[in-house]
Amino acid sequence: MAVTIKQIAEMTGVSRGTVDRVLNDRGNVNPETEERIRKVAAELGYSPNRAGRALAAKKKKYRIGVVLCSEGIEFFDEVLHGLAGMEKEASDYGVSIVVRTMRGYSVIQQLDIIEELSQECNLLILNVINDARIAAAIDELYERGIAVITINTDIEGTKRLCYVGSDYVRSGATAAGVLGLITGGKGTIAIAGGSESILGHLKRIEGFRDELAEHFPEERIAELFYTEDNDETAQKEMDRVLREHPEITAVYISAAGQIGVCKAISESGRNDICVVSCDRTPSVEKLVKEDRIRATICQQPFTQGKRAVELALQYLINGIVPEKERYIMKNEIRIRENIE
Amino acid sequence: MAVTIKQIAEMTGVSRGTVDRVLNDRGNVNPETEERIRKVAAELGYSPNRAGRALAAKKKKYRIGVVLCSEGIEFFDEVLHGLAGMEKEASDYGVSIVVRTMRGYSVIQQLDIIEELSQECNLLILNVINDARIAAAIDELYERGIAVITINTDIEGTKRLCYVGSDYVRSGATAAGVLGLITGGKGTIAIAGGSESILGHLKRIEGFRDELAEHFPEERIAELFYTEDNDETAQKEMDRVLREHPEITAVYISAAGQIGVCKAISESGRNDICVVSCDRTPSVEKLVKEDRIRATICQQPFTQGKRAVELALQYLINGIVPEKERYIMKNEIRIRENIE
DNA sequence: TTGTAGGCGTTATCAA
DNA sequence: TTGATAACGCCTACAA
Repeated sequence: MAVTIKQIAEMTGVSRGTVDRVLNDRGNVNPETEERIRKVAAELGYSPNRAGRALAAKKKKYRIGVVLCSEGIEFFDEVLHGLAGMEKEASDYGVSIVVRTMRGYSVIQQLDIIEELSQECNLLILNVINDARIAAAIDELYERGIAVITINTDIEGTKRLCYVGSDYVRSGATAAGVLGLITGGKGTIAIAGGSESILGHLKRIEGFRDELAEHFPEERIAELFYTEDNDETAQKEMDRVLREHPEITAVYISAAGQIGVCKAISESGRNDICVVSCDRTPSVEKLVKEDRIRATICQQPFTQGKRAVELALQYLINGIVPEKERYIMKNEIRIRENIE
Repeated sequence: MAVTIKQIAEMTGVSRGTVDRVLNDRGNVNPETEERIRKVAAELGYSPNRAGRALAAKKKKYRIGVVLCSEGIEFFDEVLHGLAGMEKEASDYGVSIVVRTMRGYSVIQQLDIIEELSQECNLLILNVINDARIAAAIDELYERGIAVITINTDIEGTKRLCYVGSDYVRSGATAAGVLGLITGGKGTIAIAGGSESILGHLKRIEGFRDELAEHFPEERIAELFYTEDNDETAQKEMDRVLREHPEITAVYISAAGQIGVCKAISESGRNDICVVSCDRTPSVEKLVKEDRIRATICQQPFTQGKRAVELALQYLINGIVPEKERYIMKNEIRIRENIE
């Protein structure tokens, strides 16, 4: 049976209040008493009971604000489910969650939303746009005592509590590994990137290239084009590339536009082309089941949402700063047989 | 802000005790009062506060017993970590966990341990041996009011609360999918099974065969042999098979014995052979990094341990019977790039 | 510097 | 059939 503050108080002959002051560094305790209490607590391996803390914390009424650049992007549905699934638990702790979504990547708009939410929130979970102004905003929030957790995208070097999301370089490397295995190390590849202005997309491509260079030297990248995360552009570009490079045997889609790419490939009749993509949206799942995408590399979107809130609650309720600076998701490989 | 029993009591003009009696079906309440309370609770969307429950539950002192056939099997280390990680949370709920491990699959021994633990436990988490006597024991525990959750292995048709573990058929199918992709649908395969007497091993092979038959008709299975989960046998048998079937291009290892199989392959100089295995132990991780195993199919052992305890706590503390009868883990595909 | 007391939400016990 | 009350472990305001 775990030790409680009450027990420690009895054993050291002081009141619960004094033990609380020592264990939570609230000061105003006689050094000798303090030492005695610390010793006993350490010996008995005291660790606060979460339920008790949760209950006591309810009086505080904290609020978490979430900002996602998610509108029109299927991928984020799972992140939102992860967040929603934590709402009951948060509410049990007296913490409410408010989610604000935006479409596209307007820095000005994101700054506005952040400013607005910061008025009523104690902690923000931000799907940040990679821009110096946003970085500055994070540091300013820190000064104002509002903690920030970045989710899905990160800006390193800021005073955020931590980052929860994918390691994009590793995602690209995993895609390279899968593609290398399927093509037997000898393929001619087209890369369908997302947008040149999105850091994660670039990192995936970097990871993909480096892994190929290191482990599959005979793979050749014939072309890199951008889908702008949209299926029409994807289809048009893929069509062009297939014409200009009939020697292509594989395609790596490192962002959205999967449907467009696959359509162009079917229409060209090149069903032997090996396609590897990212993420698992309902449409990608369909393409995998139809064998038009051989494998897709996922980044646990549900867990991203869930974990971010868990860390936020720990911080708000128990004052526990996250152990790690980066909480990195698994890169899950899904093929027809395990996509469910 | 979520509604509490206290608020409902005030609104309906009764005491908290009465509301509690209604909401938890304890009887002894005037039908009219009951209806009024139920109506208000439903309207306000009452849902009990977990922290409050946890605290109140502490007086009960429940105990969970765990039995694992894990000795000498590296795979279970992760399951044990998953269990251990829940100990603090369980203790916060006043629940203690006692783990008993055994070596091998003696039904008699397992029955003894079950009997012993059942004296002091309210719920058992069992890594069951597939035997009618064990099935009978589960049903008997049910009669005695001791709930059972099966973990990693299951006996269907018994009165267990639920099963937490892998879908072995699906695991085999996923291995077939990976192997089919790597060998381009044309390979000559040897299957290194574990033991003929372990149901999961047989199911993996069944899933593997069926998936090959359905999606990779040109793959051929040249031989099936058993490693008895031990590396010497594995090496000797693999060596024999390589001699008798020089045409082999791929091996599926569906249980333990990975080191033995890989050693035989290296010594034969056949480094072109594509090996796919199951699970990720430190030794398998090493083999994957050395490119001697191309891919390995994992079953979230850590999560198995964790989830089983979570479900047990829900049942003991909140009386919540698991929603599903089977909690099936993901079949994770790990290759050099994402094995970590 | 220290102790006391009340409350967070739920449950259990005892009294009415 | 009901209500009052005391726990569970923690935190905090206030009193000493």
